[in-house]
Amino acid sequence: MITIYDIAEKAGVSAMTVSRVINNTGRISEDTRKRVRKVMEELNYIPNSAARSLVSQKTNILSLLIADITNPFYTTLARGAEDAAKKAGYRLLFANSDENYAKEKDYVDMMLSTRVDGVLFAPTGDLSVDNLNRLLQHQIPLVILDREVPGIEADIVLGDSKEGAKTLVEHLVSLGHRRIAMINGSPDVSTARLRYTGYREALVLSGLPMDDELVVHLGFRVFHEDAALDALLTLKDPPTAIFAANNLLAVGIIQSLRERGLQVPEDISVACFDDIGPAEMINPFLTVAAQPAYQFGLLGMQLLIERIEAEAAQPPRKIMLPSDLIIRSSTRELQRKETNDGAEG
Amino acid sequence: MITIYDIAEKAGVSAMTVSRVINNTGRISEDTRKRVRKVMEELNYIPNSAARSLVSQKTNILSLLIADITNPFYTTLARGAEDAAKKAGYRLLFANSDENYAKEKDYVDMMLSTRVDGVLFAPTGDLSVDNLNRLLQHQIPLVILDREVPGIEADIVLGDSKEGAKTLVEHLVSLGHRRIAMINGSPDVSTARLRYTGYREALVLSGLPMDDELVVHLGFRVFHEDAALDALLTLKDPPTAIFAANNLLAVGIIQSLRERGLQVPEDISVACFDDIGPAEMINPFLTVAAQPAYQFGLLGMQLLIERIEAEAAQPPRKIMLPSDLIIRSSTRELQRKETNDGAEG
DNA sequence: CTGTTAGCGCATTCAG
DNA sequence: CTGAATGCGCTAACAG
Repeated sequence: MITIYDIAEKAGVSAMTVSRVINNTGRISEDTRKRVRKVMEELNYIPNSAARSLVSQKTNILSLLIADITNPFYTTLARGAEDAAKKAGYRLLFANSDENYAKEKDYVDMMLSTRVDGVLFAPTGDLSVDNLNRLLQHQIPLVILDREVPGIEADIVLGDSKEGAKTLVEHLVSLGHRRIAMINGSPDVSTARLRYTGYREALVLSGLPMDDELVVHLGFRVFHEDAALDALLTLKDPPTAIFAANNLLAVGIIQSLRERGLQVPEDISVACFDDIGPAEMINPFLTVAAQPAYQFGLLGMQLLIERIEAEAAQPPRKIMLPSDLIIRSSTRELQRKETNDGAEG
Repeated sequence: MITIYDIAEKAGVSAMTVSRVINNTGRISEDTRKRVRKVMEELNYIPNSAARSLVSQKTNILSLLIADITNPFYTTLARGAEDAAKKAGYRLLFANSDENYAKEKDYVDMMLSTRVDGVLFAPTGDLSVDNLNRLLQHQIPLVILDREVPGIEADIVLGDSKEGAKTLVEHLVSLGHRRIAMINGSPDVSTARLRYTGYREALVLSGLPMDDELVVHLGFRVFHEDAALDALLTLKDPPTAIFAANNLLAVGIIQSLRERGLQVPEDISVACFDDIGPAEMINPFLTVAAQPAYQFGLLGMQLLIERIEAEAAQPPRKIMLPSDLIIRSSTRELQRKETNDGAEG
């Protein structure tokens, strides 16, 4: 491996001079600077960042932990974070927890031993509190994304889950739906709780009754809980619309409905949070509350860098991003059924 | 920052003993081992990997460079790579070149200065040769993914682009299409060239003429070249089917067709390489040659790790993965047109 | 079983 | 404008 000493020797200067040329510090005569530069090129010198960070106590690496790399919401967010990091001259260490607490913990250990300068963290859920505290304990600058974690005080960028859910459910109500089911993520995730609250509020404001039978709590990953869906569909008074707490859930639900011979939206409407990626552009289908994923990453990274480079301590900041109701064809006006033996009175 | 010296002092041993406990090397009495472990926990010790790699000359970091983080092909590939890396105890540094040669170069510099133990590299195209040579020059173990780069000898995992394209075009021919256009990626990408070759072979084998007017070369990113599409559609004898060289191109093309009032597949059939992600599961639509993206990442990472850990030098290995023809509804049998003033005679 | 010495590659400090 | 000495945190090699 080529070191600054190799350069120094060949250029007839001291290692320190080479270091100064590399970092553009101190005053170096134009002549020696040129000479050193030339030797560096000849020898194909690459600075060793381990050695560098050992003395500088900085790595110039930031880490982004996302919860699901197969979810377009997070990959788009990742692009935003990457762009902001690159612009500020930081390297980005990606990590993917796969909505899995143990994996998340492993990655936190890695960030700690890598001594990253800061972390952009999309938590798995409330359980992430230990992992986050670990980071905080070691004074790693931290910005949280997407999901709030009770007990953690840090900068955060999140979507307005409650409002988004409310808008989506109100849309379903406006289409005439009265029996609206919600298939939610795990209750230990803040967005799941808030989306549930929004759902309830919309029902209350619309004068509709809450029926616990219509609410199912699962995870945020692709839906495989066919039993839950069966339970909903075999209710005495089954739902005519389903609100899914995120995009991947909606995809799984629609598939399962199809397998049961139910068409969306003819037989049942489906709406969800978050867009589903490029494919949506082919056959615009899913009615969604779309979140500005790229902005999540971009703004989060900006907050993080500001915090790292800030002189004085600042109180935690919170950015709340609105979501956009995009009405497509997975929801439609409820058709009055002619069967239903006149119970309607 | 807590160091092994802090631990050593508090536990009443030497730093070396602490190091031995951490790495499970040498023989340590069960008693002192326990004592050291306890102090480590109390002090919340985290090893400094910069210091560690400075002496060991290993970072335990592998890097994965993908060409487009918004393309489901690459994100699925990333999961495969991540799983294999984690299993072998390596950390993974993701990077995303965005199909951009300059960004790719920046990331290569970063990998070099980070002294990563190996690189999984999905090249931008033939231009990547300089970046790859840079890595090779510094003796970084390397596995290439998806796209071959002339002049580079290294392990590689790729799809069978020629066969995949051939199968796709033969499918179109079997549906009665005779005027089949190809919208291709840039000709300086090996997969684009091979898919073109497959396209030609299928036409020749089917006894159809090659018509250069039907072939357009663009980039692999989302399609914005409406002029190219217009040129195709205004030909005297326009295509009845389009073969797109990848998924994102197909999405853009279908959108553009829609804007022009053309329906897929009613007015024109479209088929492409690579699946389009979870959304496809909702409304199975695109007929594709699907590649086993997860396997690309998994096998590539396995090759890389084998090469890193191998004692002796091995000749470059090449894994070619077949693609799967999945017929969905974006292609359909050609309907005989009743117009066309009898020129067919 | 445990400790001492030395050095990985670099930048900070202090002298010139 | 340039150089020498020193230490960042850790482990390999050698002593004991």
